[in-house]
Amino acid sequence: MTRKPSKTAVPSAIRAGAKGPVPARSDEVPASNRATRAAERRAAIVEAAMDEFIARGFAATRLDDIAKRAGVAKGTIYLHFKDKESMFEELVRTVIVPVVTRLTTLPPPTGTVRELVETFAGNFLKEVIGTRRGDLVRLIVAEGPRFPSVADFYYREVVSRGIAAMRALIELGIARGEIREKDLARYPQILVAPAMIAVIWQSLFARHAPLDAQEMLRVHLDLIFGERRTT
Amino acid sequence: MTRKPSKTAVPSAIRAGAKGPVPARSDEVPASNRATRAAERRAAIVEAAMDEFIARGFAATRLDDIAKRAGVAKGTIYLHFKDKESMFEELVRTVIVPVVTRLTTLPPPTGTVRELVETFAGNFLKEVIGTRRGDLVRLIVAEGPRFPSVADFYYREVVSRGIAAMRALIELGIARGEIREKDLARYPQILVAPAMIAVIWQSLFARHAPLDAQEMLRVHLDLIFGERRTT
DNA sequence: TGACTATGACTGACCAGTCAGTCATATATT
DNA sequence: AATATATGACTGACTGGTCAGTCATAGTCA
Repeated sequence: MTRKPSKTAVPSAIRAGAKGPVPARSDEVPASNRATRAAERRAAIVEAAMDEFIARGFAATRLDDIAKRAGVAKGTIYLHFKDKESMFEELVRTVIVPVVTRLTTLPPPTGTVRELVETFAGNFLKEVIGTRRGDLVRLIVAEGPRFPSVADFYYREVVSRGIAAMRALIELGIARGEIREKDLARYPQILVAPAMIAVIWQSLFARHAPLDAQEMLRVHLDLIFGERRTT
Repeated sequence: MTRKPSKTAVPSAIRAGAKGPVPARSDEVPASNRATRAAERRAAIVEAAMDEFIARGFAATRLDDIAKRAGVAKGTIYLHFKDKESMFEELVRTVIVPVVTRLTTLPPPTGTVRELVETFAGNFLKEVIGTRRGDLVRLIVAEGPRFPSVADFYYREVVSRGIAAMRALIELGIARGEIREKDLARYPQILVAPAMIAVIWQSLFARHAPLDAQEMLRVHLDLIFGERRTT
């Protein structure tokens, strides 16, 4: 059957002579070729989807809103993603991977263990705490139970690696005599716990009581490495 | 006594909070009087709603399912709650309050500060970590941003009180010389961070890697109070 | 009996996912 | 180079299903 144009009014799509075919997008970039345009669109969708999912959660997010925000028609989303669920899953992967890569790109192993940990904490502070990526972490905590594949992915790619890296640092610290508490190596979670709390705090309670995450992390490191003799 | 039907149910006769040990054995009952029956129904709805909300999140939870699980008709829910949102909000209050009350009922201030903190941690471990209440905390983290009133309530009734209580303990510990890190009093979050992480871990990653929360908390306290032989 | 409480069929809004049709761009032909 | 044809990215009206909230009716207790 033909897509009957509509019984009344002129078919919107046939505005003869209309020039701007896609006026929605804010930045009018005349993408060179198709492949590039497609990649840009996909990126725009991911971007928009992240904002919407963070703001409303998975179930309450409307694909219409994502499409609108991305400056794309709803159908276009389905050219890039199978459905809402797999869009969410791919989104998490797409956003998380680069962050992990960047954070695990350790600096040259020079200096004390404390300095290594401080560098890591500094990066985490800058890249995650209080940023949209931090909100994404909160989102994963929120939706994880309903998306086993996301939880699995997150555990495998982020948590287990992070724990292993922290454990290695702790063991190095113990070996060098910088850390006294030997059992800490059994629970690297303790090392990162305040950082995670900071992420959640910024999302939920920043408006009630601002938290100086940097200073809190410093105090925590003092607790683990012993008071610091300032720089 | 005139039961004010008003628009929203009055949270008065809600003694049957969680597991009512009082009601006679078995179930299905002698339903003495109307007020009692009403309270029981309300409790059943709250119970069912908590399970559903924890399992599916706010938006994805169907009132039909809550009604079915609670053994009542959907319309009955509306005799007790104005709508889905206020049901969620009241649910959080109803469930959280008793827990906070129980946890803040401190033991006699005898013994060391470490013992006080250990008692608190032990209660928290038993009452929250790995239980449905822990899942509720995760749920609040998840839905908080979309329910400012819930986040406000939680901050006011739980977080700020908990932080204040922890700060008092830390200051006492510092005064008595049990805690060396003086700056800790500025960030009581550090004291509870591992406990919160344990809550989240049990919800999300217990399947991948079981976590001995009790032992982790012990190590953390060793870190704060200094080594100490355990039982 | 009369007031109060419970029920569940029903309604209307809402939304994920579809697909016939369009048109800018790429490729083939002259 | 200019023109013709092919491709597939893109659109958005539409469908089918879902679900929060309602209310006429039935049931229960005092």
